[in-house]
Order: sequence, then C-alpha cells, then structure tokens
Amino acid sequence: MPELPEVERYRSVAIQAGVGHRISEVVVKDDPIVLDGCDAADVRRSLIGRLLRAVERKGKYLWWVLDRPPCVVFHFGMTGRMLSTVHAPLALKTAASTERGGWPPDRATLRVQFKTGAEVAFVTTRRMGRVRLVEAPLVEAPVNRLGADVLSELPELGSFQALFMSRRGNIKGGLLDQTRLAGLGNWMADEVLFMAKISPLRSSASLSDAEWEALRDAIVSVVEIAVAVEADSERFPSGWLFHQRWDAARTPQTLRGGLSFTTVGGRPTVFDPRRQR
DNA sequence: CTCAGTGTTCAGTG
DNA sequence: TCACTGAACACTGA
Repeated sequence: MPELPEVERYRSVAIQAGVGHRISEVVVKDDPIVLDGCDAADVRRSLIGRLLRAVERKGKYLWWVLDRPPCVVFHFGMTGRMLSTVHAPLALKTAASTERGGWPPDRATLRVQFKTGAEVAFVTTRRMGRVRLVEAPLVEAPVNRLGADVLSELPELGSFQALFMSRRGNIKGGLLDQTRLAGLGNWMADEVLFMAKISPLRSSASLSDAEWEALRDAIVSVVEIAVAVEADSERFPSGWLFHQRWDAARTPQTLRGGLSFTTVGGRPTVFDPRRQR
C-alpha cells in the first residue's frame, strides 16, 4: 500500500540512516524487471563511495541525491519497502503486508552500507517496484509526469477545482490520476471521499462548490494525519474508514455494517452510501 | 487450486 | 488528440 504517507516514512528511514554519510558497500541483485534502464553494475557504480546528500520525494516516488549525479529513483509499486538497521520495521495492516524481522531482509534488490555501519535495503517482493538512475528527477521521466504533490504542493481551492474540469469520469478516478494530484492511492481516495461525504461514483462535474472545498479539506486532513503518525495504521483515527476495509474486503457487491464494498474504475472501493451522496 | 490486492502502463475504444 | 476502461504485470497469502 505504499501511498504518500508510507513513502514519506521511507524517506525518513533513508535520511536517518544515511544522509551526510558516505557509502562504503553496495549489494545489488541483477533483476532486469526491477532495475529499469540500468543494470546492477550501473547502480553499484553510481552509489559506491558516494556521499548521500539528501532524500527527496514527489508523490509516490523517492530519490537519493548523491554528491555526484545520477540520483537513484525508487518507486515502490504495490509491495515495496525501504528498511534500515537503525529503524524498527513497521507492521503495516494491509492486505499485502508482511514484515519479518532479521537482517538482511529476504530478497532485497538493493543493500547499501554506510561508513557508520548503518545499512538501508530496498525490497520489492512482488517485483513491481522500480529502481532507476536519473540525472535530474524533477525534469525527467517518470517524476516529471506527476501533478502537484498532495502534501507539499496542494493547489488553492480554485486551481484545485480546475484540475478536474477536463474530466468526464467519476471523482475517484480523478483523485487516483497521478498527473493531476500526486500521492493519493486507492485507500486514501476512499478515505477522503468518506470524510468529505461524497460518493466515489459522482462525476467530477457534479460537485458543488461546498463539496470541492470539503474534498480539498479532507485531503489536507488525511494526508497530514497519516504522515504525522508515520503511516502507522494502528495510530490512524478510530473513525477512519481504513479500519473497516481490509478484513471485510472479501465481500464484493454486498453490504456490511451499512458499507458498500464494490469496484470503481477497476479498484476495490469501500464507501458508506447513507453518508456519501 | 484459485484469486484478491497493491500502482502503473499500455492497448483498445469512444 | 484527449479521456476513459480494463487487462496485464509478479507474487504472496488466505
């Protein structure tokens, strides 16, 4: 479930383990699916002996800025993680999550050791995550295709609303389109619509001004809270829809506790038809 | 054995 | 050309 808050957490993991430190050892698994446009030798050569200057994020993408280009850009796909020896792993309550203790983690694509002895690993068990070498991530693919980051660049109400004007489809599809707003994923889209009392099936064109404002406010709130608790779902507010979506996810097209479990735009969707109009 | 689930990309359609 | 839809991708755990 790596949506923005989780990626932001992985950013802290990398910062705390390695920013300001030089890289002494690198182990890369030569996996042509995960390494996109580069091979293990390229990645190793780019990292070994380098100083980690900063770790940046936009939407669900993360990249390491070294003291010499290129940057190493990570995407987590549906099952990626970034772990370190100085961070306790977080047990994430999602359908796909499995955290196991021990170091090194199983099947890491990449393991980096700093001169301090701290290590960071990138794991993408189902191989849908990606590692790329990019000179200037903000102006090159894939990061340059992203819209405004929902944590740091959320547009003011007028431009926020305008982002969706060219869309004919449902509002949930619009929220998931990373070229408009970057960072929301499937569960967060459901959560903000729940908070804003808007049905995921509504067409973008049908929202009132008050609803646009409620939707924008809900995005601010959900993103801020999820980031503040470091994407630890145990600490999500008890009223959030999140807590009800995973255990009951095996009952499509039925009602449970008044909630509707269905599919919108090909994604599993949970909403409360009594509350969300 | 079957299949849900996670994010993105791509082929096909309107 | 643009926007949308649905399948595909790889894999694990239920």
